[in-house]
Amino acid sequence: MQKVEETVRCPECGSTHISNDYVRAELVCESCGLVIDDGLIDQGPEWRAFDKEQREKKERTGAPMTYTIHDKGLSTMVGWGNRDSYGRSIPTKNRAQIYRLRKWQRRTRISGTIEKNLAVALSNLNRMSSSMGLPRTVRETAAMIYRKAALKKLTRGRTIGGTVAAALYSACRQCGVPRTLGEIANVAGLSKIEVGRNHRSLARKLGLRMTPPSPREYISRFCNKLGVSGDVQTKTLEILKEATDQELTSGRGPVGVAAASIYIAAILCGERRTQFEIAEVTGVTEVTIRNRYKELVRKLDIEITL
DNA sequence: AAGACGAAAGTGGTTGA
DNA sequence: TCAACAACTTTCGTCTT
Repeated sequence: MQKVEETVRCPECGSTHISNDYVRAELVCESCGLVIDDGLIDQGPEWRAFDKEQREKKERTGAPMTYTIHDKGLSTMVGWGNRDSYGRSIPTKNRAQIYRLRKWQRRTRISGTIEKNLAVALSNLNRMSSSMGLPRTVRETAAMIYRKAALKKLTRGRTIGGTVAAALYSACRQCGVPRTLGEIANVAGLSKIEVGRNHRSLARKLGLRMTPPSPREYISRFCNKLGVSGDVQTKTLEILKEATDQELTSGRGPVGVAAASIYIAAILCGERRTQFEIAEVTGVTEVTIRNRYKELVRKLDIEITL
């Protein structure tokens, strides 16, 4: 977390104490807890230069290398006009040479099945992640995972979309901004089960280290979607802390626990949401919310009046 | 009438013999 | 490899506010 420019004001309380959580792609007001911009797109690398010398140093790095273009954005393009870089037309005797260059470019740039596969996959990945407003770090991670999978030929016999979805799901978790299977499935046009299957097999074959996501990581996003105040968010985290301490969360689906905690916190703060509303946002059923929240209320001795 | 409740049956995944 | 098992979902009838 770091402070951003003083010009940003919370639309809710007018406070200028805004923190920018780059990792979760959210702007958070420290006074009232309002999440200002859930879909914040990444700020890119920190490339500000403070004097001429630094600028020269940094500019020499050229365009950023990225994993989200199938050739990592490093290839040189041979232009199509019959002009050189100064705008002069190229003499006829050199045209043949230029033509040969282009031909080889066509042949080498997208060559082999892996490259073709990657090209499709990465455009897919970009589409999905931008429609979910995911920060660049996540995209890059996902692209890297997919690249590894493709190199190990793990994409054979699977649909590209499925593997991309799995890579994206894994990347979100690795970057500490977990999305639910349902959310990924939604943008990928697949079922939760398919995404889950693909992800498991990918994780196993690539040996990805996966720690189960903590319910905490979902809270700010869900609260934001539900339009509840920062108080609720704070309260939810308290409940979660208690619950974790008493081992009420292990073996339970983290999303369900998160959902139930929010349900309780919202009631305690007088900002009641129905089980249905929470179920919609979190993607678990009302029944699960009920089971979890009954459990929490009982074990944590919380008084609830509906 | 909306929301909460809980029983019952079904799903896909994990575990351990 | 298979059966038992836990967590979660779906469905649906009932109770509460």
